[in-house]
Amino acid sequence: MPTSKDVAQAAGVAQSTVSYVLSGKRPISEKTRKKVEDAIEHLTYQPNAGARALASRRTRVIGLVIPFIPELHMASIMEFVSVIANTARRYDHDILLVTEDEGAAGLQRVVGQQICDGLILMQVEGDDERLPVVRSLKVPVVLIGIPHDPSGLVCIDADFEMAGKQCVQDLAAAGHDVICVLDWQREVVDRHVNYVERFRSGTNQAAESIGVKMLHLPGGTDRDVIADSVDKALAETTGTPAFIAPDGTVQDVLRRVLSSRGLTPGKDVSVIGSASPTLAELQPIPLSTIDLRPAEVSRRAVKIICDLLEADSQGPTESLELVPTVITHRSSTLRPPRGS
Amino acid sequence: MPTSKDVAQAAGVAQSTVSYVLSGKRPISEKTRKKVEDAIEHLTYQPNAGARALASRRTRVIGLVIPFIPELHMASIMEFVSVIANTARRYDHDILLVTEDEGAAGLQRVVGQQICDGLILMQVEGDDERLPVVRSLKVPVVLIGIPHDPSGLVCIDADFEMAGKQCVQDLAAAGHDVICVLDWQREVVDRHVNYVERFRSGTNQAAESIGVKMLHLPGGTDRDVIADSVDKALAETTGTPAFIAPDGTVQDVLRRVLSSRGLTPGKDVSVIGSASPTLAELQPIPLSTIDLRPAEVSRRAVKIICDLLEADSQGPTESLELVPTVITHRSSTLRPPRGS
DNA sequence: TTGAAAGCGTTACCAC
DNA sequence: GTGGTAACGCTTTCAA
Repeated sequence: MPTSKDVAQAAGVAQSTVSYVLSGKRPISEKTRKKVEDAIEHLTYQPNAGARALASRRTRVIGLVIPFIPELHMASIMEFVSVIANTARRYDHDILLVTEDEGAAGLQRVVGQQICDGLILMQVEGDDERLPVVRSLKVPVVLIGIPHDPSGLVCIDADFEMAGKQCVQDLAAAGHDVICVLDWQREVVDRHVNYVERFRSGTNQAAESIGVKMLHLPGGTDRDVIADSVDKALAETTGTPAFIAPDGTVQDVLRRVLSSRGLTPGKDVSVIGSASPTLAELQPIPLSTIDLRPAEVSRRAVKIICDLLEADSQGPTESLELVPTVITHRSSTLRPPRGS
Repeated sequence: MPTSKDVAQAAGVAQSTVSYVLSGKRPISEKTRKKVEDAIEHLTYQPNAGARALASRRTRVIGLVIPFIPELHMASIMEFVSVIANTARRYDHDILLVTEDEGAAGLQRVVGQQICDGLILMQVEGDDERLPVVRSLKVPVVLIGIPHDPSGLVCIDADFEMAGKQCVQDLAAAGHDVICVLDWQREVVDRHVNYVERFRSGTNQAAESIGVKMLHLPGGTDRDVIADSVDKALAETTGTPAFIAPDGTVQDVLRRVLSSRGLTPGKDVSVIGSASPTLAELQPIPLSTIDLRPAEVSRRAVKIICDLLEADSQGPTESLELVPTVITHRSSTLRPPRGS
């Protein structure tokens, strides 16, 4: 493997000149620049990352802590991961995977060994055990998810409160006066992820201001539980029933149960679920969808951390960003308002 | 951040001794070892990865090239990623994400800059454009997926031929004499991933030796296409119809179509699909499932590459490993054989 | 069993 | 505008 020394020799310049050509941190005459660039091309030189990291004290690597919770819609986690990796490349950074199994010790490890310059944590819980460690780290960390106490932390997430409002408003506008929300799975709720609560608060605020009735029923992936919830909802509804299923996994089960009750979404019943890349394509039915915008959240998370890295931020930063959600109308053929 | 020099000073030994205590490449007296370990603990010393990589010419990082194809069941990709990352840690390695967007150039980049010591490529196509580059790389590469010409390459994948056989045998044993396979999605087939062909070959071999009729019909996520395929299959079947849907995504659609035809899997119709972590939990119905064992494939891929790294393999290695698949009987209550 | 010192391939400061 | 050179923090050879 050729080194910058080889390049310098081939181009007949000093090694430092090669470095400056590459980094652009010093004006270089057109003539020498050309010589160096030719030599680089000719030798197919690529700078050694380790040496660079050692000398510059920057790895240009960001650690991404991924969750592994079977109950968490894996497809959507993968979308985060994928978008984060791609966006990082745009900022000339790479992504190192850190699995949640390693816990807080994993964070200390990758930061301590200076394998990466900063961290992104996915699926941060309301009272995440890693937060004390995160606060103590001397590198930028961006959390996806809002903990109960976000002080001293940089957080970003979809605006679940807005999402809840939008869902209720959409259904109310379509004429429903009883709206049923199927909760997230037990496993998710038990983790005290904040968004469950934020979503619920959004739905309830909207329901109150509009004057429709909200029904919060148990969700989960257990078909019987969902069936039970559906039946309860049907019993409480006189007009066309309406369901909100923000959890992608719950949504799957709900569809099946409705279908087993002979109910066709978009016709006999309204359903709003969160858009999931795979399932969106499977929807043969004209429905609204709440888009929680995982891609946008991912992109912004990367931007934030890269900005912090650029700024060489040392002191404790603090910020909280909520990404607006949107209702996607796949079709406008929900039931017309009652009485019309 | 403390360095090994600091540790040496604190312990009253040479810097090299600290290094040897850590690496174990040299016998150390119990006494000095203790001194050094105490100093490490006390200073919370962690070796600098860049410096280590520079000096040892090993990063202990493995590049993982992930696909991003919306049509590819993202949940199962995530399972690969997650298991690979965890297994790598067992071998004291980390995983760096390389997105497929970067193409062959991405491979050259991470290897050329010596960001990682080796690569794992997921979802390798039959005639993958990256293969020439892979062959030219001077680091170990493990492919998940079997290209048409695996010469000079190290490949591993689930044994799709065995999977095909097992599905047909299972259904034939349950008394079906017409068995319908819903192909993978167009997008997958068009990529000429080898496993489509291998699976088909397995089903056909088994069908021939047992003497049942095979029907290969178009798959995909288009509900109409699946509905069409289902109807064709029903028309060709006198007894209980039987479907094989190896593609997780296709499987989702199939279930919906069958249900819309009033057919309950496990009762009026037999269905074998590939186990997907999420969907397995959603199956309320007693069915066989073909387990393509993504976790096992992932684990072995990591083991292979770590072994190669250990062996400091320079010369071109070549190997091809097929991981046995298994039929999981979630219940034995398929229809009894015809005539019983 | 241990120590000293020479790299490893960059970056960045100090001269010119 | 450019060159020389001292770090950066580790591993490993050579001596003792």
